[in-house]
Amino acid sequence: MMKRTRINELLISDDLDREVVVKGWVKTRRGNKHVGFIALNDGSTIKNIQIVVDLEEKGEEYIKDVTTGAAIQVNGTLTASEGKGQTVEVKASEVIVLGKSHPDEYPIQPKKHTLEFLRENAHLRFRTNTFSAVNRVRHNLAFAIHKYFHERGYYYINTPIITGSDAEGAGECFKVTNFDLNGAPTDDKGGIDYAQDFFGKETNLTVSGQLEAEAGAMALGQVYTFGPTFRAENSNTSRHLAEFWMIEPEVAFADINDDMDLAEDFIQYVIRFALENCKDDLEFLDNRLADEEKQLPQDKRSMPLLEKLNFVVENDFERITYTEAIDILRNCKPNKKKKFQYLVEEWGMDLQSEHERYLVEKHFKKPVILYNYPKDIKAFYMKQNDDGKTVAAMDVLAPGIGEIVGGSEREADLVKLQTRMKEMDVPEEELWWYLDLRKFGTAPHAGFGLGFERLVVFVTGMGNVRDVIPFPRTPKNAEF
RNA sequence: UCCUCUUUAGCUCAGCUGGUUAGAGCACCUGACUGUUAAUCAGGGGGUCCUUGGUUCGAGCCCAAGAAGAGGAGCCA
Repeated sequence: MMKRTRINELLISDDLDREVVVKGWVKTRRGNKHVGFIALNDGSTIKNIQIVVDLEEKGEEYIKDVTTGAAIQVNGTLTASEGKGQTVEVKASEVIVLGKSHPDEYPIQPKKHTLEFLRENAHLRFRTNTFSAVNRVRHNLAFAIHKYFHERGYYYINTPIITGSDAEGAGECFKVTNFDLNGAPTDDKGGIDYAQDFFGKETNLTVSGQLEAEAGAMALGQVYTFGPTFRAENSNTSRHLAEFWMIEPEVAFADINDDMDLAEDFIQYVIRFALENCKDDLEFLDNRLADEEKQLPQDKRSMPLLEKLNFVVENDFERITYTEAIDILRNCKPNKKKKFQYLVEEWGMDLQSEHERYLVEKHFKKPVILYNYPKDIKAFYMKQNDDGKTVAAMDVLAPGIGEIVGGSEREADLVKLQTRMKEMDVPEEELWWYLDLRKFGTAPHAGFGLGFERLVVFVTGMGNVRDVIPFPRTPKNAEF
C-alpha cells in the first residue's frame, strides 16, 4: 500500500501526473452535482491542497460525508490545476472517509470565529488557520531555543517541578500534598503535620528553577532550563497564566553586562529562526493582525508583524539604567501633563506598566533593557552594587507585551547574601544548600528568566498568552 | 483581588421609552447550477433571551444577588 505524502511536499512538487495518497481534515467542500472541490489540510502547512472529485462518474452521494472537519484519505493523481488560485491539485480516483464530522454539531465553521469562542473549544482550535500557525511557530521557537544554547555549549538541565521550599520569593505557590483534604493529621500545636505527608515536609509546584539552575551553573559552567512553571496568583490578564513555560539560562563567570548581551542575542536569534523557518505562518499572522486592527484608528494600530520582527532583529536594544529611566519619565510630556495614573517623582519607586510602555512604545520605539534597579524593589539574591543603593538586575521590555525577560547578576558573596536575606526575612535554614554555593567555590554568575508564552505572543502578534499555549490554565479554568 | 464592559438561534450580533407570535447574516437541511476559491441563487427548520429572586396588568429590556467571559490595573515571566 502506498504511503501518504504530506501536503507541504505536494504543494511544492513539480513531479506531476503521479499517483499520490493524501490524508487530512476537510476545511471546506464546494461545487455542484458534476464536480466537487475539497480543501484539505493535514497540519504540515497552513496551505490547503485542492482535491477534485468527478461526480458525474461517482455520483453526488459519493462525497456526502465529506464535510467540514471530517478526516479523509484521497487516492489520486497530482496534476497541474485547471482552475485559478492554486498551481497543483489532486484528481481523486478514490475518496475514503476515515472519520465523519457531523456538520450540524461540528463547532468550527469555515468562517471567522472569536478567540473567546475558540478558547472554549481548545481541543478543536488547532484546526483553525490561526491556531495551527501559532502552534507551528511555537514549536519552531522552542526548537530554536534548544539549538541556540546547544550550539553555544550550554547544558539543558531539568530542575524539580515539586519543590520543598517556598522561599524563592516569586509569588503564590500551588500546594502539593497527599493528604485527604478532610482531616489532614495535625501536630501538637494544632497545625497540619506535614511530617506525615508524602515528602515529609510542605511541598509546592515550582515557581522558578533558578536557584537549582545556579547549582548546575557552578559546575557545568553554563546551563539552561526550559520547563513548566506554576503561579497560584489570581491574575486575570492577557499576560499571565497559572501554568506557563519558562527558559532560565544561568552562566558562571558572567556579570550583568554579559547577561544583557546574552538576552539580546538570544531573543534576536530565535526570532530570526522563526522568520526563516515559519514564513507562510508568519505571513498569515501578519495579515491576521492587520485585519484585526483594520477598524482601529491609524495611531492605535501596532507596527505590522513582519516589519516589527525584522526591526527587532536588525536593531540593538536600548540599554538604560533605572536612574536614567526615571529622569526620562520625570521630564516626559505625559508626566508633566499628569496623564500618567501614577506620576513619576521619586527615585526608588517601582515602574508601572504605563511607564514601561511609554519608554518602549513612545520614547525609544524599540525593545529596551532597564538595569541597575533600586535594591528595595528587587529579590534578595541579586548582586548588590557598590553604590549601596542598587542591584545588578535587568528587565527586557518588548513593545506590546512589556516585561519579557527578568534577570540579574547573582550575589556571589556569602556574607552580603546572608545579610540581605536577614533584612528581607528569607529563611536561611531552608536555603542552606543555596548558601553552600557561596561557601564552596563561589564565582560571579548571572542569568535570567524568559516567559515562553510572552515570547510567542510577541512573535505571533497574538494579543493574549491564552491563545499561544494549547490548553491554558487560568483562574477558574482547567478544562481539557 | 480591584475597576469597567459583556452574556439573546450552532456562530457573530441587532432588539427603540417595559407592550401582540423575539430578528438579521453566516452555518445547517431541501432544491438549482459543468471548474469552485469562506462558491453563488431560491426556499425551509432552529430560542431555558446566563441563573435565582424581585418590581409590574405585562420583563429580553427595570432592580438585587450570583455565575461565566473580556479589557485594564496590581503581582510577575
